[in-house]
Amino acid sequence: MQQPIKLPHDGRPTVVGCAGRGPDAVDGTDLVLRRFARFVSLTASDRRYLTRLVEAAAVHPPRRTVLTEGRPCDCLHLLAGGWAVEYRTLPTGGRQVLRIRLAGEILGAECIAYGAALQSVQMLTKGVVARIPRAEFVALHTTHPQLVTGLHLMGLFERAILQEWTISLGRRPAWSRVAHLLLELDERCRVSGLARISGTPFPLTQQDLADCTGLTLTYVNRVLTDMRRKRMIGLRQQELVILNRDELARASGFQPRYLRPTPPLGPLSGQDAGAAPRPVASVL
Amino acid sequence: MQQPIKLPHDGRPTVVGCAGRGPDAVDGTDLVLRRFARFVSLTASDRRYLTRLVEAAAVHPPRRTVLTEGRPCDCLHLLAGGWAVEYRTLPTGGRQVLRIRLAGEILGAECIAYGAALQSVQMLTKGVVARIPRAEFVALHTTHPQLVTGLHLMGLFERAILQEWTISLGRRPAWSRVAHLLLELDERCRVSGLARISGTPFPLTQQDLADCTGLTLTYVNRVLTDMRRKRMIGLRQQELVILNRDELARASGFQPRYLRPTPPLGPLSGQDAGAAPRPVASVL
DNA sequence: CGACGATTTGACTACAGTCAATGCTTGTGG
DNA sequence: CCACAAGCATTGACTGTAGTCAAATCGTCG
Repeated sequence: MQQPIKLPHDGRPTVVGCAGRGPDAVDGTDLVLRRFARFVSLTASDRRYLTRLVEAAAVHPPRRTVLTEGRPCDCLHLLAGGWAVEYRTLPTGGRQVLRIRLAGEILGAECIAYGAALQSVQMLTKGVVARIPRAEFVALHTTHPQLVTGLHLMGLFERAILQEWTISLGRRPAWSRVAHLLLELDERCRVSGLARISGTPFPLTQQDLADCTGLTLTYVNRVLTDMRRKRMIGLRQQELVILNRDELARASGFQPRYLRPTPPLGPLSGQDAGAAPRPVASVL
Repeated sequence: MQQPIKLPHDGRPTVVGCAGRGPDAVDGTDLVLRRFARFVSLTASDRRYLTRLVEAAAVHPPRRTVLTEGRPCDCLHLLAGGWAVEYRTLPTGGRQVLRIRLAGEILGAECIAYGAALQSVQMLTKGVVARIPRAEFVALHTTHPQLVTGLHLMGLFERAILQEWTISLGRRPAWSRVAHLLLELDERCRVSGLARISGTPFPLTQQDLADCTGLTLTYVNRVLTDMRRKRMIGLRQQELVILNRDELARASGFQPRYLRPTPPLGPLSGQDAGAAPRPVASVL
């Protein structure tokens, strides 16, 4: 029931070029632009840059490993389409997923500060990944300062999500952890425009969920079964439906505040410094 | 055995002015400059700015709450001296510490993206906190771009630490969690120049440790007792000594890589963009 | 000295893990 | 078109790590 397309779990990108434009593929460029626009207002030049970037991106099949922990890496990676997970493998064999990545997000951002990936990145679905070499990133500071500011703010946003996971793992019981994660993913998909009327796409297996929540596959299954029996969620095939949002939120302490950076995030860099009254970020 | 100075747990800063210069206080300015210099090379102007900032900082007593989760906040806070914790309180009464803050680090960085604090910040020791209003932060993009880049890279660094905590909470057993945390704090203190010959300052109570590791006070005590009996650590009063680093690291999977961003972090902003061969960051 | 906070210890409990077997989908190849 | 293989999901029985509750002790400060 997991991956519709079965392909070898690793190797080089299969296609390079104008990517992610299959019949049912969401337009990667659009998702990327929208995400940046949530944090900063983009100039026409910024949009052009991002568009070209995505056009040169590579397509990866499901379960493909995009980055490997510890391996030197001098690039930023931009996920232009599809879902991915960032995770760390432990010597004991366990695996801790650190975040779920949606289209428009940066993969392995820490490469800029460490020159290497601190964790691995794996595609959950077929997806599109663009690369920004470090030198190009450095150049962006002068050529597209707004994009750099956007990356900075996106970093703060993602840290808030990671932080919420930390709280879950540290102080919430199993049922709440799962509920919290489901609500978070649902909310993020809605905000990103990935949700459909029928529900939210959900390409994670129960093992993936276990690796996110620090639980075991067995126990995640018991929790999900319980949630279904209580008519809290519908989760079948690759789609999630939240049936009783209020009760799930109450029981898990979910407060979507951290998923909503204050909308009017004005330009933070360049000439707007100082007195400007923080214009609302245009949503394209 | 906790705090040498007993003071009310909240209220306004007691002193404002040239702060943190008590007989046994480490020079706050120096710590701040050294931390930034780990990530970017500072200009004389950058150093002057930071120096002035710290001179105008406020002194807080131990256990003072500096920031409160959910409360609107339009400032960056720079911890110029002392120790602090960032944490979240749960409806169930529990508390999850998200990070330990050492001198030179930013408190509540997410305020820039959210306009409010997502978690509380409390002093562990007496300490010095400077404030950078949002407008001033925006201005920094033009006046001191290197400092902004420094903040960006420090953000990536801190995310790596948070990530490591997440891994601990999700997939490491109690003993390893505690060991990993102790090694991390020891390492960070060494790198920051806070460690003494006799050992590392350690102002956390066992309850604090429990709130960091997602354990209970009782269990943390059992783990610490066990570590002492096995001659792995010495932990008394306010000082930690690692007696068997290798064994602790092996058992907890501690790899200090994430605490060591690649040293030659050249200027990332401004005119250096592109081909420059990444000069080594001068350590002042 | 007395009080408060921090630490230590013990007895008992329970949430989640482990191990193992079975059932269900889905896609592929005969 | 059907059967089989592979991966994923489900269920049960038992275990163990860490939590809970409670009391005693220690240390420091006032």
